[in-house]
Amino acid sequence: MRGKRERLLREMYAVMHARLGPSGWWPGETPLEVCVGAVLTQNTAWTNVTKAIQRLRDAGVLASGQALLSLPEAELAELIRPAGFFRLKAVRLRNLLRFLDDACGFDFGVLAGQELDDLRPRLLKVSGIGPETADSVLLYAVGLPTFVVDAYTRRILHRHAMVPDDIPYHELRDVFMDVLEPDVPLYNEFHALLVRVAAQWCRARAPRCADCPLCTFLDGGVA
DNA sequence: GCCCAGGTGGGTA
DNA sequence: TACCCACATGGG
Repeated sequence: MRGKRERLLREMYAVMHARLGPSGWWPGETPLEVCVGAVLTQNTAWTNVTKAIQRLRDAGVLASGQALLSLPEAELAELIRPAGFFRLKAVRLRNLLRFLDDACGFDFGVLAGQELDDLRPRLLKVSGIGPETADSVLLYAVGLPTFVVDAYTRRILHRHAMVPDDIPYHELRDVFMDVLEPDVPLYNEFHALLVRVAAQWCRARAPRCADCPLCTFLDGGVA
């Protein structure tokens, strides 16, 4: 069973990679930007997040964690308004920034030297940082091998009857991590490919994934 | 106009 | 535990 699932996941990866090519994906210019994006994208379309990040960049506050943290909460909220839930996200982002300041003074290399199983629970204790945001920070900003699960991951696997729709986050994460070796570039690229497939074919309002490489491979055509 | 988007935490029974 | 709800903007 484990071997079967491992083979299927690796084949899905190969199919997506063959069709789409490498993503070279990194959702931010710097680790700090990755952290900002991870909070801002909570239940929000990425296009709105990019507007908010650009406003932060234009304001010069993305230059350093300290610069961002020194910004009053109300001003931060106003800058990130296009991302939606802006008052809430201002609080959550500042919670994350304070954690990073305390934990490493925004030196992400320090965090990279820590154990995933030690750092992840500490991150999850930060108010407003749930499992997806934590894993995004850990994989994409810190570079530790944790698999990022998001709505796209769930939708794609559910559409192909690989998991139930309401599978809990940690179980879906285990689907990948139980069979794939801890490998940051692999986890990075796998998630990036799933996002690209979801964005192009597996939209919520497009249940029929004609021409989707995964549907073609998994279901022999349209799902 | 209406529905949806890469979550999370708090409240109620 | 198991729901239900608030949080908000912008694009299709």
